[in-house]
Amino acid sequence: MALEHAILVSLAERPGTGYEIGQQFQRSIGYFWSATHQQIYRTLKKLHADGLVTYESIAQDGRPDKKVYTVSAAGRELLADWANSPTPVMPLRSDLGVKLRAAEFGDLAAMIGELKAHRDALQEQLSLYERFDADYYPEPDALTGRKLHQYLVLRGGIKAAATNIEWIDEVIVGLQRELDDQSQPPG
Amino acid sequence: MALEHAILVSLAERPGTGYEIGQQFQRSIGYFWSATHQQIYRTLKKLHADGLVTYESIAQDGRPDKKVYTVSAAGRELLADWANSPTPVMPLRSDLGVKLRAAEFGDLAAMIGELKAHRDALQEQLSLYERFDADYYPEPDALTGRKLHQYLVLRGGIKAAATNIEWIDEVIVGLQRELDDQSQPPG
DNA sequence: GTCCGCATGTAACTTGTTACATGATTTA
DNA sequence: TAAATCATGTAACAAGTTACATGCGGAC
Repeated sequence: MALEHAILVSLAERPGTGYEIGQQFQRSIGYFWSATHQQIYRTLKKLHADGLVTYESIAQDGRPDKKVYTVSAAGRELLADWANSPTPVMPLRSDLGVKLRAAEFGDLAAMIGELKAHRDALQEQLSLYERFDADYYPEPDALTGRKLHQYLVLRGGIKAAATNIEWIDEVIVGLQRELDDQSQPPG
Repeated sequence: MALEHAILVSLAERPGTGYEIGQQFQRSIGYFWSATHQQIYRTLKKLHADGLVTYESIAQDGRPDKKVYTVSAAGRELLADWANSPTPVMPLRSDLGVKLRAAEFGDLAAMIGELKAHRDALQEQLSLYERFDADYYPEPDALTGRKLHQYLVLRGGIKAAATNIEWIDEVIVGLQRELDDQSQPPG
């Protein structure tokens, strides 16, 4: 359900094309939700069929028309209702968690390499988020409204990435010890 | 892809029925992956069609037959290959993150209530995990193999839940301040 | 006598992924 | 001249959700 809502949020903040929404999913909203352009176009079509958005086709020279979408009154109402109604707690999902349980059937050294690659990718993400944090939100206590909410979402992204890195480091230490014990069993 | 692998991991650790796998998804593996029984039965059927598992039908009195599944040699090979090959880094997903961005279109007080409900649910989950941690893994440094991996997965669940709670608390503080400012604007 | 646990399944639907397709403009 | 950006889409498939269906045994 959340993709529909994520798109409505994005359009309610400012009208735009499917393409532009796709860009946003790479950044701000993307800290917490992602979608491919196919999903976005498909969902926009459905939102339009349901009367939750309207669009205006804009001709461009040398490019296909673009459709600038705007949230309708019904769309805003749905968004408000959703914001005020409870959402179920989402279960965790982690490929690495499953994979770790499969480690005994594979190769420990390979698993450690994989973990390091993930840690590096997460570290890069974290650095990016921290740069946003420093650049755009130097005085968090003064924030209100949309800016505050965006900041808090960013904080969530930072915390999630940092914790994930910590966990991966813990796993690497554990598996490394196991690997060392295997090559030099305690006598 | 990971559901297939999660089921293979579970069956490789010990053979069992679809029902039993469903139970496991409520606990250990469930810290990091979840599935409904329909998904499990469907996937088992597919794994069987692909020759990755075999099963033995066992008649029971007063109950439908149960099928005890076992991983085949091909299944073990696939599992090992998967364990040794890279997985892409998963993007985050959080309904609450999206919802927070919708807060400006709804009611702040309702949002805070919702956050508190999530915090309570997460706190309960965390307590459960911490009890498992204390009960089953009193001496983590002595663990090896499967037990170690299970412990590390549990640690991930604990860290993720704890961080999430921290984040929610931070969001509640922020939104509460905003709400207070609204009722008593600074003069 | 009603709910819970065991045990499996079909069907319909929604969501998410991957591949393919078009086509001009700008940048390297 | 090759790639990236803007801009939209179809089609096929895989994964996840929700509803419905069956039926016994034991606990409350």
